[in-house]
Amino acid sequence: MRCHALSIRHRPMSRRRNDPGAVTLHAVAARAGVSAMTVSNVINRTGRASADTRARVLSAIEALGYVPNPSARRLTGAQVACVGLICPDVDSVFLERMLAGVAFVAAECGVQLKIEAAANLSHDKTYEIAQGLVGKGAQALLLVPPFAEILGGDPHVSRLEVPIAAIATAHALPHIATIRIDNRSAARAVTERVLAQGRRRIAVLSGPLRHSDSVARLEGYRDALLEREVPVDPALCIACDFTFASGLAAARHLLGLPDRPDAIVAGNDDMAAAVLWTAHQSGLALPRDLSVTGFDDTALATRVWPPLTTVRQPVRAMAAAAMEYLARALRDPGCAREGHDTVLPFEVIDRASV
Amino acid sequence: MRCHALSIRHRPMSRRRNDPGAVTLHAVAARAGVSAMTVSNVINRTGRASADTRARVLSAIEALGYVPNPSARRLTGAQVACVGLICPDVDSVFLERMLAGVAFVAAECGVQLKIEAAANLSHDKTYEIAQGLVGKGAQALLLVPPFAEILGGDPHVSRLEVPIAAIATAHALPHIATIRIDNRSAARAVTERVLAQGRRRIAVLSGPLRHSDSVARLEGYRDALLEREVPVDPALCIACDFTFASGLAAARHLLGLPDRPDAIVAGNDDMAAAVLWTAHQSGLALPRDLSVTGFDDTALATRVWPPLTTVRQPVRAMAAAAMEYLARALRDPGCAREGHDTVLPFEVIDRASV
DNA sequence: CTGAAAGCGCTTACAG
DNA sequence: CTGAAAGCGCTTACAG
Repeated sequence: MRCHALSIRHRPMSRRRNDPGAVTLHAVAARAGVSAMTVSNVINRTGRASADTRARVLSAIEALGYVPNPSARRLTGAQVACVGLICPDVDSVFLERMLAGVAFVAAECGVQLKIEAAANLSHDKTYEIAQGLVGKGAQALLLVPPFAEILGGDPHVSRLEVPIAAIATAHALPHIATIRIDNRSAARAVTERVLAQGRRRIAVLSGPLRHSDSVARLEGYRDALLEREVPVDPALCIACDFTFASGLAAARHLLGLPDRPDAIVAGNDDMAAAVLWTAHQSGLALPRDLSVTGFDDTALATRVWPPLTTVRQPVRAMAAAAMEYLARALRDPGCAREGHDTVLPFEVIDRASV
Repeated sequence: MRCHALSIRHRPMSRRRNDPGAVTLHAVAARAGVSAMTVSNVINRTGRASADTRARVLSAIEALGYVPNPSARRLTGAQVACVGLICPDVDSVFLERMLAGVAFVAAECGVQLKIEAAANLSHDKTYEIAQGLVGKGAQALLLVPPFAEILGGDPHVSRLEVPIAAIATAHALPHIATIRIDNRSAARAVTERVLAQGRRRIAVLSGPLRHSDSVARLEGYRDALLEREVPVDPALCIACDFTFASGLAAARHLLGLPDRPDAIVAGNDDMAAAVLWTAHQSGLALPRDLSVTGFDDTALATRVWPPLTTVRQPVRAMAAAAMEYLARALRDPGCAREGHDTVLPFEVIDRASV
């Protein structure tokens, strides 16, 4: 049974409707025999209507297939309209997945994203972009790596006067809500996998040490070794920069060592992939001669040989938590003032590279 | 000099403003000494105001940093509000990049995305999702592979009564606007690279042959060979399915052949990466003993060794063209009725794998 | 518990 | 060329 929401057509003809067939709040109200306001109350504030009214309204909504118009909701300020996203303009599989996750969540929440790509990663330029985003209507800001790191220490961010959330940071930050995994524990857990195979000469490829997540992962590696009373050999700890090329150079160096490592723990999948390539070129049999682990569980992990044991971050869940926080902070500015830090569980994905 | 848009504060106090500091059309009008309508006219329909008025309005906009409120615009139907996107729930680097591109473009145009992930790729399920999206307020639909293929032949799509655009299809489609590259020419161009190196036993790994883009790429490969009068050897044409695993199996087979190929043209980067792995395992020196090419220029292309010569599709530009078409079709339904097919230029990226 | 009314910020047919 | 006014579809202080 289709209902044509006739009532709405009796109102004075509009200039130009967006979607002439759309079911409105008024149609629902007419059908339920209540005022528009009551319908709105039923939808938005549970418990402000009698059970009977509530039921009638709900069934009218159902019958008509009513979906509230988000633009109208936003116009009244009842819904978050626009979240600004500063997005690094770099070639990273992990960040691309993160962007896709954020887009997905934003669509789900009905929030409009305003995205600004940044190639220059300086503090000043980043701050300027943030200001621009706010000036253009962003009511809140969502940061992905490395922007939380860049903006994190700066007390000025509170001058932006919008709530800010950051995904995948290394730790809590003063004026920014953080949603992350425990990088240190994750790195420790994945290093454990290698130790469990009996490996003892375990090298590590870290990201840039000015990134605190790189440092946290390095610490996790150390934790794992120390617990098993395996000494940490500085000659096996190489500072790279998260790129495939840097992993290639480090792997060549390590595998050329007279007493080469029997395992390499990489700070991300890109570098781990580079290690695998180098090992193949050296004619090593994997994982027999060398165990390799990654971090992030990007698409790369299953497109190398052998597939990578790695750590998966719950990207989508992080984006959802960030969006949720932002919505809350927008309703209740008090909640934005206190610190917020959410630590989500990671997952070690076991594959054949260990 | 900062202007506080005082005039706006004199109006009766609102219930709860979305952003109390926002500059409105009225503030601009007051400052320029004209009506709100005139400001709107200046912004939207060029040429409906005198040069003088125009200049005054523009300078007021500039001085106040006025940015129109998109929610209000959408509410009047003057701006596209919401585009539905059906997105395959698969692990594909290329599709992830495409999603990111679409998100980026949507943000730029200020359109709200409504995304639905689909794991089941049947026609009926896809149609159902499309219907659901429209029912939930999507005014137009954007299709990414393989949904255009799935929905393409179906005359029923016009019953959805919204304009539909599809990105990265193999060819034009009856009731759907298409934005794509010339897959056949692209495959031909990349095969040329291999021929130019003097290779003559050139194998090809195609995607599933029910996908018309796979077929188009296969034809391009043939075109290139035929032009150089190199016979097409059916034993060297392997039908795969775009996955790394399928590429692995095909490569093992081909490289185990008594008269193995001296080049392999793959239908996408994933399969090309699999070929590289297999070649390494077989102890071949690359590209000396074997040339390999990919398709799509995903992140994978630079995270393998040697880096892949491949074809880049202008993902972002395709998304932008699709969004533009959709906006136009929404304003002028007539334009949606006739066929639309936009072919954008591709680019062959030369790297070390050939 | 329920509703009439004002308002969010914009656009547009219609007059002047 | 310019403007007053109605309207888009919703929410919310305020009354009853």
